[in-house]
Amino acid sequence: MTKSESSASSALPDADQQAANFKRVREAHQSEVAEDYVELIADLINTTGEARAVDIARRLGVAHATAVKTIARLQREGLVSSQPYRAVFLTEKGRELAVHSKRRHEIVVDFLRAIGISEKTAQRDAEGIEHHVSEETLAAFERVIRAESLAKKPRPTLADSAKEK
Amino acid sequence: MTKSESSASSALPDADQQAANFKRVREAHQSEVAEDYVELIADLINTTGEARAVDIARRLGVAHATAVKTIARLQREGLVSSQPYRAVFLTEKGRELAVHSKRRHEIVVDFLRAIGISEKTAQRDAEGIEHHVSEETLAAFERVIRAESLAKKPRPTLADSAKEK
DNA sequence: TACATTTTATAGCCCGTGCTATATTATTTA
DNA sequence: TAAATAATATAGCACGGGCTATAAAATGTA
Repeated sequence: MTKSESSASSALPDADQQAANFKRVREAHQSEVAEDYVELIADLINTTGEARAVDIARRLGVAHATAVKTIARLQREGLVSSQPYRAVFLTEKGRELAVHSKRRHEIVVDFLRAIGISEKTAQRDAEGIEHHVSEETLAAFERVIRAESLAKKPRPTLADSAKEK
Repeated sequence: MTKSESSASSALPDADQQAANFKRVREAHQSEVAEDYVELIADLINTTGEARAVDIARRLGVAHATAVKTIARLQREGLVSSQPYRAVFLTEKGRELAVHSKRRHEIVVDFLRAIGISEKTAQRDAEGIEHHVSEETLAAFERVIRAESLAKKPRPTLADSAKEK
């Protein structure tokens, strides 16, 4: 153990542990953009038939050039395939990531709704939260969703006490 | 309404709304680093008496140079004050941000514990989640925490059904 | 006091993600 | 088919936040 550890009187968690947590978040952020893109691309393909750069840019709220550049990176990483002046497609890898991302997203939204969050806020917060939920927490979210939907009629429970502001 | 909107058969949310949500997350990320720093700096000052660049770097898991550079930015933004070769201090603004960040962090951790997440995972996930919870969601989290702590002895409820895997 | 060690700072690099402005290619329409 | 419009690509710039390597100051110790 180094000196920086021995000093803390209390409160502070283990330094290596803490560093690892911060690192995890930083790395997660790396894949956030990728997840947002493939999820959106999948949605666009499903609803409109194809994912064009313009629409991607519009829905992400960035300039075309930015979207195009990022799409190029995603292609480098094997998540997406696209030819010049044509729409964007997902590779098998990209499709898998999209499915997982979408699942997470929906669980988080459902969960937030279940604890009484308004639709709008649920959508907003989920967008940021979804990338940082572990499988363990995701499973807990699902249990809460189940428990709330079961308890809906029978008798007042957590969701209700949460709803009454 | 533009053409990109008229086509969607269903599923896709309003484009502007979605763009706004993504933008919010991107901007949030801007302040994440700042929040992490001031929160950590406050903790270091409280427990060890001062916040030195080395310790900040160690606990964040980054190189010294990176920490120093970021500290310089925080100083530019008026969150921190530091003189060459001396420890780092929080400005009033920085202290406020630290307090708020710490509060959020703790609510998130308590909340995750309340729904049955292990200590380790609670710490991990909170680190990523805390920056993305709105006041509305934070309030709901607090209600859940309260509800769970009250229901602890009386009779089995959500927390228990969540714990039994 | 002088030397060694620690801490801090700086320089220079890379990458990712923004942006605007300017081609270039497709597509639509006259 | 030719011209106008829309979509895409590319170039060039900025910034944040990583990194390593190197220099300078502060601190501890022989």
